[in-house]
Amino acid sequence: MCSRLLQKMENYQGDLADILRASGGRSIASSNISSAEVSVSAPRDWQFPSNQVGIYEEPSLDEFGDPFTNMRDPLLLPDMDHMPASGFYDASSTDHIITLLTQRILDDHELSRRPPNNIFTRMLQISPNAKPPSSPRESQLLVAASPRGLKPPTLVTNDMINTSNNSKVSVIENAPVQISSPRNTGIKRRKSQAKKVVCIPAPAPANSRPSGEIVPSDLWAWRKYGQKPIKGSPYPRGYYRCSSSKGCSARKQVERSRTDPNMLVITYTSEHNHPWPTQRNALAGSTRSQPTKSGSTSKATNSSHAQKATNLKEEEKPETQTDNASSPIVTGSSSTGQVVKEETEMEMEVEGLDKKKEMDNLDQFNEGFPQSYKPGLPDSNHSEDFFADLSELEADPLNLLFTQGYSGDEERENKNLELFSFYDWTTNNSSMTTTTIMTTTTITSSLEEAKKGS
DNA sequence: CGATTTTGACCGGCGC
DNA sequence: GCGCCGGTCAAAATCG
Repeated sequence: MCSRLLQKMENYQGDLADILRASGGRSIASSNISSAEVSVSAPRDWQFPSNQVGIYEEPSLDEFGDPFTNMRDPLLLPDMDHMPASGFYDASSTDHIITLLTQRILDDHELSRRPPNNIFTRMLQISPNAKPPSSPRESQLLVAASPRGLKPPTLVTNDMINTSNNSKVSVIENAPVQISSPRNTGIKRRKSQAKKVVCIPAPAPANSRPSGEIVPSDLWAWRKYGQKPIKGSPYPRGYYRCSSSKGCSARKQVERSRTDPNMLVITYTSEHNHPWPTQRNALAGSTRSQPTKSGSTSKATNSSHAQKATNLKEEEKPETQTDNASSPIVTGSSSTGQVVKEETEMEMEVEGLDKKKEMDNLDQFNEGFPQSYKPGLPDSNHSEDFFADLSELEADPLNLLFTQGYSGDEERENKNLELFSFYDWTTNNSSMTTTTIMTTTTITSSLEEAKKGS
């Protein structure tokens, strides 16, 4: 698997090198936008969706075939030209992401005037198959640039989650996973296991409850089962498990970066043992509206945004109710009911896939993302729905997104967020190409490092 | 009623 | 061996 990836990336390296040469030092030289500026230009409450999403997938020793490959992620869409631009993308396949990203980079470079078509241009897959760095130097993997400008590469160290001070730097940590197991299983905790660390810009903590996070949707249905204060961090860590399937052992942890509250660090462990949920499944038991338990913890600190403050409760259950509602794909469809049906049909498709078929699809996917390949959730119809939804949203003044004038309606708010994402993505298009190139630099370097080590 | 979140307790890994 | 720390459990509360 590793060699396969490396070989794959090797094929790209020549082109990437050309790209890098072509871009010259411009990327770095033009990095005059600070994260503070970015913050100002974006809605205070919502700097997400991110322009950079860093993903680090720590290989497990024995299963590196990519433990997440088995379950194709709903957000891992081959139909990149129709990918919604908001939200968080849980890469389910290392190869997929690398391939997608690389291909995308190449495409964007060639068609530099063409807007990047999806969030993948902002998503980073960090040295997925590289062995864990044996030194801090080796662990300097990831670079992400400011969305509205380009920053010089920022080195990411092992402790980057805690030390990152650049709000627009995706943070990757290569630390042993502490995977917990039910007490009666006898399985050792903290055993090293495949994980993914995803870093995304997070809502400004000033307006967020310290105990929770607004986490972008990844389409999986998550149920929070714990929250712990983490030593050395002012922010607690939330523990979520997949609620789509009872036997699913997939878990994730959500916490803010200690030094950069604008960054959310999401760590995925274990893997889903089921197809990703359809909206219906994902919403099962999640009909509870956004928490209005304002009495307990959520306080409407801003009277003019009382509802918003109430919705801050969402931060505490980011991946369940909120998730699916905030998912660009699902949300865009949720109002129609028509798409729910489509998703159900697709669920059947996905469930019908056996392993072999999935692998075939994987290969097919890596070959060039044929339109016919619809990994379960969103197909072109969904994409149309998404854009149709955007059209719908056009009725909403754009400036709504850049003020704090969220409507009290949750769905509306989510749509606004999506639209913001779309807008953000669009307006930052020009810099994104370079950004991705910079990102690729790092990836390439990382792969070289990996090759040396292997 | 069934699903979620909350939160203190419990447990085990790990460092000293 | 001990204590710290992180991850999970599970009862209670909450919600639609």
